[in-house]
Amino acid sequence: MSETPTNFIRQIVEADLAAGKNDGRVHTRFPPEPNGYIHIGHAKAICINYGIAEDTGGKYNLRFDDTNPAGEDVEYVDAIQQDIRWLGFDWEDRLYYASDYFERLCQSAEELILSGNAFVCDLTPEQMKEYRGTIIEPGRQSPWRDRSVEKNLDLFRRMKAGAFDDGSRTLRAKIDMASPNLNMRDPVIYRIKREHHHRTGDTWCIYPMYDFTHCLSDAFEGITHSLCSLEFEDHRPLYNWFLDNLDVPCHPQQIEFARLNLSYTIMSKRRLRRLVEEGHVNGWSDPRMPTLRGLRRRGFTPESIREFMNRIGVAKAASVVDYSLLVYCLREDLNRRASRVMAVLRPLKLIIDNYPEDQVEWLDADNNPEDESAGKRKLAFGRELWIEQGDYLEDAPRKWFRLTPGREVRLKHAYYVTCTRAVKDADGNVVEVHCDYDPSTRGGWSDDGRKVKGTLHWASVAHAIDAEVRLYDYLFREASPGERTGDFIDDLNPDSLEALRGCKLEPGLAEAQPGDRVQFLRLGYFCADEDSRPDAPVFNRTATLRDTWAKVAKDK
RNA sequence: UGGGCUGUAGUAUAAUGGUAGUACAGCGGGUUCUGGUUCCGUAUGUGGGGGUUCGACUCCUCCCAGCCCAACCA
Repeated sequence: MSETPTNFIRQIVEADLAAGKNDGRVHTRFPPEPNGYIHIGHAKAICINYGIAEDTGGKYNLRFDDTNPAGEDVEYVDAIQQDIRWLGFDWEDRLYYASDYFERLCQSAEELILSGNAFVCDLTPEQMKEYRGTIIEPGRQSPWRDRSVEKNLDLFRRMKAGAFDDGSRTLRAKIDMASPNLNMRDPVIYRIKREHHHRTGDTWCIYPMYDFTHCLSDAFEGITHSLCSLEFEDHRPLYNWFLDNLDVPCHPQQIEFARLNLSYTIMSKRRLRRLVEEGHVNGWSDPRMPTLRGLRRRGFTPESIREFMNRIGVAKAASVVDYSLLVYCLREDLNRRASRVMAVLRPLKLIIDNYPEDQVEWLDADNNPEDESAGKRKLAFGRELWIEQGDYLEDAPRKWFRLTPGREVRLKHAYYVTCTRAVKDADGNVVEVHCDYDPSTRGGWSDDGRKVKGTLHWASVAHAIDAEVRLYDYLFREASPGERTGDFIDDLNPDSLEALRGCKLEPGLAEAQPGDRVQFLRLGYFCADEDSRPDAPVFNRTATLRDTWAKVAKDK
């Protein structure tokens, strides 16, 4: 992986370090809410927060921001940890939950009441909305804003004790109802909500709000730099207000960056949920999903994702990154690491007429031309082979390198063969191709300097195993899903998944374990799926190889 | 309409008053037992107008465009 380039946040952190701020400490955190699976957008936040700490000798925490039990679940708590570990980060023993701070947060709330900076408000949600004002008009003060400290304290304690109905009262900060920043218009600190919490059970009937919880949690943990996405910029004054008005161990600095957008991809939890619930994909780990689980199952490596994050940089301008860069990072990684194997996805029988009927030869094949240490393997070769349907064409264009009557090509690792004729069925479909081979080209090489432009992959009919191969393409056919009609569902790519059965694989692939990644020669990078079994292998196409021929053919 | 933020090749970013650079994508070519990899070459950019300065992507000013904010969500 390349070294992480600098960016404006790193420069701030480095300047703080140079100035001796925070006693020379760097301590960051990633604060997911456990109400869904994390996706590649979260991966950016993780890489930024954790990467900076790693590179400056600092520490990083994982903290679940579990202040709203509705929708939260231990299932997500576990899944998120798995996914972050898979990405390659280790928060050691620094796993925290905002819910662990509930008691402490309550004390901070009382501190705010005591200093006259918070009050219990009896406004209903509808009234509160009315009082809040709008973007262009100031809000009005709550009629309950001037209750005495004693009354507020009493009311708040009774809120906590369960004396009031859900939603009937809130604890609010006393700031400024006329502020142009809506977040500062006496924001709610605590709400009454009788909801079972995945960690605290039914202990609490009041839960703290994000703005109050987050800054304090950061302070409790000694966070130095609290890095979050742009939409929290407007919250920063409030973040600072709480820390300035409370007795806290430290005052972390919040810095915001632009979140990741990827072309041909949606990133919002709400929209991803809809894909799952409406059955457009097969769950959160569908290989077409941008979730970390989806990308993992698709065959992406954590290294390629981290490299991608290094390359896209960090800035404050809202941006959309080309999906092709992600694929580039994947290919760069797998080109180096993946073993080459041969698989025929759409088989067409090739018969070598001048090859001895029952002869089998075992030929040498190198596993990875990019990596000598990957070694070699033996491949069975015979008279009848499977080749790719797309590698034969009767009326070939001028630059066609593959099989067509009269043309000589190389069978990878094997022999030169010259196409003699094709057999068609009643409908005119090619069902069988015949050829002659040149025995002197064993191994796929000729001493006479003869040139063949095309090299085909193949599988021995007598030895190949059958497999299912799932070809994945963009989930959306538009770079910005939903831009045309307003509904991203309209831009779903109907061909995002094509499942091929009866694909012919070289026999060694029967032993592939789920998660194993290989390159199917000339076709792309593939990954054994979790559905794969030794007697019924299943492979997912992670990405195709770059294909300049496909581009030429398409341009014509 | 109020506030906050952001505008550098197609895309993402660097240059922090001193030669506008890098990567992906594109295009052209060499090498190659993968039309892969690799190598070489190439086009394209500071949102606009004023100003300060010997010199402006950078500082000032006006304009334009885009994003975010009116949950008892995070």
